[in-house]
Amino acid sequence: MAKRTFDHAAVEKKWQKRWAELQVYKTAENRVRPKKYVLDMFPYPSGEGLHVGHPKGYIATDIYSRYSRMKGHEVLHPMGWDAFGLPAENYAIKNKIHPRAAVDKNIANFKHQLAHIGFDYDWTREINTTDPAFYKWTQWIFLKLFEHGLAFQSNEPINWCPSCLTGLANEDLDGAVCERCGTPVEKKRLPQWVLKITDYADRLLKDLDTLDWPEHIKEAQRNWIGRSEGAEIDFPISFTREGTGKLAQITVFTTRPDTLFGATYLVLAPEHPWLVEALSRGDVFENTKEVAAYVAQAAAKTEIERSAEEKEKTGVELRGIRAMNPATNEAIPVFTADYVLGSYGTGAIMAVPAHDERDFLFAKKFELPIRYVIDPVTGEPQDNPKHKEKIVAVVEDGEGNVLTIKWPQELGGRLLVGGTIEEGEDPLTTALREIAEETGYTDIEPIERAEETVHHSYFAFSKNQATVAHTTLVHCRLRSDARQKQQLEENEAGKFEVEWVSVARARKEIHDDQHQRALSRFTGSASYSGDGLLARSGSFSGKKNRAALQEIVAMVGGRMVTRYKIRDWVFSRQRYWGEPIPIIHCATCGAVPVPYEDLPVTLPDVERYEPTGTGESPLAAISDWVNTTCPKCKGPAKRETNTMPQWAGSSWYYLRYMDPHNDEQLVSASNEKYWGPVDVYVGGDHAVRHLIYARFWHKFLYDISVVTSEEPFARLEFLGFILAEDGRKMSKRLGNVINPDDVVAQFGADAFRLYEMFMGPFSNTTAWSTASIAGSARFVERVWNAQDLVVDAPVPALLTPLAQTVKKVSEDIEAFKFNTAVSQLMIFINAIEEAGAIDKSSWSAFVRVLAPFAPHLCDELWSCAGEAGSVHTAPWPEYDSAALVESRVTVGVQVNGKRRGEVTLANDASEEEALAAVYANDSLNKLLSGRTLTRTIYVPGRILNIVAPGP
RNA sequence: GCCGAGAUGGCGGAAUGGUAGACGCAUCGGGCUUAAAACCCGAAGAGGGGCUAAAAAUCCUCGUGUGAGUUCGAGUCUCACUCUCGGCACCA
Repeated sequence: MAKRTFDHAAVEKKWQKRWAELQVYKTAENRVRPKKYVLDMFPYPSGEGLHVGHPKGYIATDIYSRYSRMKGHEVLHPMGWDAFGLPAENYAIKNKIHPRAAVDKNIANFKHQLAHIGFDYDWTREINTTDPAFYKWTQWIFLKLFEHGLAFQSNEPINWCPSCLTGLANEDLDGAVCERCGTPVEKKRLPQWVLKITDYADRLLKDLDTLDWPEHIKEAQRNWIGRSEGAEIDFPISFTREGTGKLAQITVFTTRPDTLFGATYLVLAPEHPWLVEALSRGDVFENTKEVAAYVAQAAAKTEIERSAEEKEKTGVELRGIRAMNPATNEAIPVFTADYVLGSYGTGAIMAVPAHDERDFLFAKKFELPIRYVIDPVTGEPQDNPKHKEKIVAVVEDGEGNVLTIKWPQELGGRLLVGGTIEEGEDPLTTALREIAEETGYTDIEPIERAEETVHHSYFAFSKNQATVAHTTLVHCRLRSDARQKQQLEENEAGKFEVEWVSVARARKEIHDDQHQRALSRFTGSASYSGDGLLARSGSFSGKKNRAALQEIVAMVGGRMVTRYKIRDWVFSRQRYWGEPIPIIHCATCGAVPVPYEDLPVTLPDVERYEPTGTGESPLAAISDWVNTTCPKCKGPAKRETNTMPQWAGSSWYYLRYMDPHNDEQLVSASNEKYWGPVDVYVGGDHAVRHLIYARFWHKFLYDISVVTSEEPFARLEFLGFILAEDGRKMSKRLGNVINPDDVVAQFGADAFRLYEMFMGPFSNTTAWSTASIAGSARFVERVWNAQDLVVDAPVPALLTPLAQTVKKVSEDIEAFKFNTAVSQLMIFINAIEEAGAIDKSSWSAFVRVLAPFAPHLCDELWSCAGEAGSVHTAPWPEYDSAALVESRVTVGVQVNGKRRGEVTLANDASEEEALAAVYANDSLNKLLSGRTLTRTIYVPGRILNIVAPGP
């Protein structure tokens, strides 16, 4: 039979034209059908154009939306452009054209590239964030935020990128460098517009639980919001030189108020307002100069410098003042140190070196007292335990080794020296005695005895006794290696070995957590951040630390508070290419919002749109735009010249697609009610920034009744990137970019689509493989040729495969498991070829389930089969669930859990029939002869396991 | 350091606790061809025994990052560990 070759270029052209003519993908508004809003994260139209990684998500939403349409949904599947922001502006500056022209050109290019792939977008709903008709509503939202007190002016220091010459939000940083250009950011005091996203922190966190999103994205958002519960506690301040009411106390934030009795000093961030105030008075401190110098030095450092100095703590004591620990009434010193951040909590901490690693390091360096107020509790809690007083001794040899005893595994493996304190014995004496008895060493010098006691619960199997050991940790040093010979010989003949091992090895090989604690207490980090029983804590001593936490706060008049890491959204950019912030500054009225009826405030043309670097936007130079009249008093006034960040438009664009041409409203109530929220949102990256900003704005719009759902994106599917064939990121610089235009020209749009979906799980990052795409092209050819096998008569062999295919493809599309859907379609074409024929109705069903993946091919096949209209508006096929299972099935046979053969049975065969078939099988029969069947496990259609001990 | 996700042939990957490696790529053998490409048919986890002129069928052992455990049966469940990727990180 002559093979026909699928002329993909001609077919693509034909159907793309026809779809447009017939308006196959026009979103209808009749609303009798259930809706499905399927959305891609809209692209930033860069000058580089699309590479093959970009369309992956678009193909997925295209398949999903085509499937939904065939399933009878009204589908909204739009596309648009996120075109404000630095990349477009920088591109324009570099190429010496206006950003507007650059954006228009890039959009045209993107659209042209997308058109080749055959997407079902309704282009009548296209949006563009730089279109004044669009950004009118971005400005409208800003005014609403302003009206509700959520947009305010601030003069706090912000992150400033000295290369991009603009202020940045916290979300725009990658660690402590500008996310765009990698330049370390500086702190700069600039008048800024800030959005109060922190007011929504709690809801942004809580409502994550309601979302059908990938766990890692929810987790990233939780990390970013960073909720922590703690307390604010006031520490009164006393002065040796001068004090005033304003400086009478310092409030700290701590998540561990339970350790208050162990707070031995306070630390203020160098930028703490109390400190600024005190310094301004000049004579509060005895060492004003020194303090001022430290503060100045900290202010000059970039974030990187401040944290890159790793671990090594710096700081200065504020001499001349003392704080009073409100729990102990002790006067304690106050420091300023840059390990405390001004922007978190209250900018001041109480330092508890015994129970906080950072405070410990600082206390060691400045020789401050360390007071242990929590006795660690370790081991498994026991019923009715017997109490014992014990010691655990860390013996060092001065060369980095510790003395250990290697017991048999069942007695705990490697341990330190330990033992029971005898009646009236001093723990140090016990330690020396036990060391001598167990290891033979006698010339041991005790160094330190830990102030705290470890309470360790365990079950002593040797004595069959539940036990709690109240253990004193002892630190000793080997003076000389003199040993009692006799003792040594006795023990080494016994059941354990005495060994000196390095601290690192001991840490690895000692598994008992009490002994671990002893080891780290004297050789590692001595601070203990775990839970236990309060000690040296007045009347709270002996209580569980967590249980007493609130009482301690109450006793000292503190407040339980919740704090968040997330910062308010710095919303001003000193750049040209963004939405003008619709505010007018009037000398008499202050910041006055532009009246709603005057929106949009359009971006004027400028001579130079390069950033000025002065902290002013290029707009400031256009005097006839800047100078205006105050809407309130009609006096002379100036426009705000900062623009909005790139993320403004994308924070609400998904709403505009629902009603893109509405001049009166951002979105009509009825359209929003019908289409919202987005059912499936697809994209990669942006785990925090875009998604948290959009959720914030959406919640605000919900609060002012513009939208009716609390969350914008009900379900999110994360897109895994496509790497270049060499496994690296695709980039122009590396010269490994693959252009979809070329792939489509060579293999066809349908093969391209199938390949991208078949590459692997949708959220996986996978390298492109030009060799592999040939497989998808072969599949397209085979489907094209299979139409020659269509016959009138039924083909029974295909009944089951067809039912399985319709079922699996439907379920897989809904679950975004496109790779296995494509695999099932391949299995079916294999079945057609094996059967050598396919009946008309099965063919029709197959063409329809393949249509979302290969829309051009399938519309051509559809019309070749004599069907009217487009396959994409045909109903999705049903399947016969009775046909899902083959009538005869192959069942694996296991003997004692190991696969030994298989038998073919009717799908509803009984266990007896199955066993009979096993005995009818020669080799299985032989294997089982002489054995007694003790048990059989039969899972019909799956497995028959025969438990039969050997002969 | 804390949190999250993951680890399966040469490669991408499949597998409601039930025949591991579906489907595809690459590979090898054969066909078609003057030849090559394309296309078609077939083989294939690793190792071994075995049969043989040489193979095949058949048989055994091992095999889903490592080690234990639960189970008639574990890629899948539990515990411990290693590594990879991602998020946060001096956040008190």
